[in-house]
This record gives sequence, structure tokens and C-alpha cells, in this order.
Amino acid sequence: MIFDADHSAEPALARADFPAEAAVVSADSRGRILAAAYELFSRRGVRDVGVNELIERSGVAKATFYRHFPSKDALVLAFLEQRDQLWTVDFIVGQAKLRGTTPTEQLLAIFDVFGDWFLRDDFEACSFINILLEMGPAHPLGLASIDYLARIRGHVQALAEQAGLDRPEDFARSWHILMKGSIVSATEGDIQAAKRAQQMAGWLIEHHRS
Amino acid sequence: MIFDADHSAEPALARADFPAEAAVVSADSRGRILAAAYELFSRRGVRDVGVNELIERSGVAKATFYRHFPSKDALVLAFLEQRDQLWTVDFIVGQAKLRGTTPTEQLLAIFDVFGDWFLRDDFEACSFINILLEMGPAHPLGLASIDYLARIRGHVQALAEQAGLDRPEDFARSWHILMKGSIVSATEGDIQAAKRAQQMAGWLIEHHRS
DNA sequence: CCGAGGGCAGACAGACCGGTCTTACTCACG
DNA sequence: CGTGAGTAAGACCGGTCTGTCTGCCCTCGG
Repeated sequence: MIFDADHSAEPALARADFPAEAAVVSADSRGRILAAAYELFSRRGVRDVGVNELIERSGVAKATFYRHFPSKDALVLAFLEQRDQLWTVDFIVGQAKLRGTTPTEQLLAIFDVFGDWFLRDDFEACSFINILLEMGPAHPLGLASIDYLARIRGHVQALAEQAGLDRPEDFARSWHILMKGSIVSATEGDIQAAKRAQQMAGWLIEHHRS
Repeated sequence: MIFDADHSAEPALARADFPAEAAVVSADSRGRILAAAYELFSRRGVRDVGVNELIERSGVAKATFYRHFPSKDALVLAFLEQRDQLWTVDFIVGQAKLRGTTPTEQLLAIFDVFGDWFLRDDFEACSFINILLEMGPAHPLGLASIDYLARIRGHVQALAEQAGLDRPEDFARSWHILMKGSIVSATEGDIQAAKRAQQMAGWLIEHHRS
């Protein structure tokens, strides 16, 4: 397959930070569908984006869509996996590890990354939380979201263990409360939500020191 | 807004716990619609419940529905107002004030009420957060949800002022992060989310003492 | 007795949903 | 050249959505 010269609108902004739509501009149709799904789902939610819009955005025929993904929900699952890699691993955890040297610093740096993220004009809250609340914890997509949220907690727990903190799992669960609460507050418009959460996070670290 | 005398009173409200469907079985059709909306919207979200289901549940004709509410969104706004009264004021704040004697105790008691609420089998997360994330902060319903979330913060701030805490507005915003974060964690299945948030809330109080 | 109006039931409109299937075209490969 | 795989385009299906409109019944005031 040769590159279409006119393949639709890929701003392909290569920003060094969180790659909102850097989601792999691949020439094959499956990659185009995934890229469109990432852009639309992360910004507007799953229920607000229909299959017709997805195929129009990705320049793909409907039959092609359903050859690559047996259903819309299957595409959402693929989107969640991609979100875990691009947002959780590459952006949040990756940036936090770059900004801090010690595990404790890296933990606190999560909220520095959050602070920058909250300021972005395309800040769209956390897809895992959105889908969990949108579909409910019993729906397959809600269950998948719970799983990816647990992975986030796993990153926090690993850093807590490296920092030698007490009861790292409890620590990670409390820490996650601060992360999720600050995201919702930021959606409400509280610009300083990350700072507030970071302050409480500092107290949490103190209370988990040996 | 004027108080209608027949404004679907709150008789069953006497229940000690959170009146999930105490929302008034009133004889008039408007009250029946509102009661059905409260039950369905609070449990399953706004987008998942259609007008047809609402009229079937309330035993009302479609024309009657649209005579009382010009649109579904108008009914959602009325639901949010009712939710503010039944959930925020009567249940959360009311119960917390009953459980504590001093303002500080009453603040911490919020998370005791949360702990009981999280255990309920019909726990359905916070309608304001759900609708905010579902519709987005720019949608009229999202804006209304932000407004009602600010009212919750107002209750917290008032208690903080009574307790003589420093910077009560900052305190209330940080406190609210804990409330919202614990709600999302509870939706994920963390039974002890309220306890974790309460512990951090205690530290927050300490740091706001004069 | 009678007319007006509120409420119930439900058909209907128009848009959109996820998903299936047909048609026509291109291209790689034997 | 022939064939089959992959694709774009889009008609189509059954269903759902919000919202409108038409009947018909029941009640109540005069």
C-alpha cells in the first residue's frame, strides 16, 4: 500500500509532551481507525462518538472498520489499551520519572505533570474514569477501565516500594484518591487542584515513612 | 424560585438513611415524573434513561410529560435541584451534622456517612460528577453540575469557618478533592475509600488550625 | 346536560444508532 | 490475463432517540 498523499488531516503535532493525537499515523486502515478513535474518544467520550463519525474521520469504509474490529466496544477496548500506553505510561509516569531523581521526588512530580496537563486547552479528564462512570462498573468497558486504573495504582505502588514506604498498597490507594479527586476538580475549573493534591500527597508520604 | 405548596413534599424523608427513592410518591403527574426521574437518573445516569422509559415508569402520557417539562434537559435540571436537596443537604450534610457535635467532628463525619453510603447496594456515585464528566464542563447540564458541586464545597467551607480553620475556601477545595476521589475509588470497588480519605482529611484539618 | 380541559394511549416524524451487505474499483501475484 | 484480497462508498436494516400530534376518556363547573 502506497501512501495516500491526501490522507486526511493529521496535524501530527510532534509535541514533546503528552501526545494527544500522536497516536501513530499509520498508513494502514487499522491504524487510521485507532488514531481517529484516540482523538475522538479521549476528547468527547465514548458515547458521544458514533461509528459513522469514526469512519468518516479515518477515511475508511464501514466494512473495513468491521473487518478490523468486530464491534464498537472492541474498538473502545483497543483505545483503552492505547490510552494506557500513551497517557499513563508515556506521559504521566514517564514525565514524572524524568522530573524527579529519587522515587519520592518522582511520586510528587506526578502532580507537577498533572498541573501542566490541567492547563492544556485540550484537557479532557481521565478516559478511564469517564468510561467507568459512563458505563458503570458492571459493564465490560467499565471493568476494563477499573483494570487500567489499577495499573496506574501499580505504578504508584512500585515507586512507593522503591522509596521504602510503609504499606505500599494502602499508600497507592490513598494516593490514587488524590489523583482522581484532583482530576475531577480540574474539570470543574480549579486551576490549582494539582497543587492542593500535591500538598496532601506530601503529608501522605510522611505518614508512610518507616 | 417560589415554593409551591404542593411542591412534592418530603414525607418519607424521615428515613434515617439516604432516601434513594423517598422522592415522594405524589399524586400529580409532575411529581410522578420527578420521582421517576430521580430514581432512574441517580441510578443509571442521564444518557441511559430515555423519555419513553420515564413516561412508562411514571405512568404518564408523553404529552403530559412535555406539558410539565419543555425538554428532557429541563427535567434533568429539575432532577439536579432535587438531588441537591435530598442527597447533599438532607443526606450528606444532614447526617454529618447529626453524627458530630463540634464543627470539626461534623466535617470528619462526612466520611463516616460516605462509608455507609459506599456500602449500599444501590450506591451509584455522585450524580453531579457523573453528569459533569458525561456532558462536559461546557454543556448546560455540566455547568449546572459544577454549580451544585460548588454548593457542596460551600457547606464544607461553612463548617470550616465555624471550626475557625485557616483559609476556609482553600480548605474546602482540598477537602472536596478527598470527597470526589473517594467516590471514584468506591465506584472502582475500594470499600475502604472513605476511611482512607478521612485519614487524609484529618491531616488537612491539622494543617489549617490557627 | 354540555362544553372545556387535563390526562392517557399511542402513532408518527426525523434523526441517529450499531451493524450488515452490495457494488465497484485497485492492485499484487501466479 | 485471471483471480482473489482489500478497500471505498454507501444503501439498507432494525432499533432507539427526542419531540409532536391526534384521538379518546374522564371529570368538573355552569
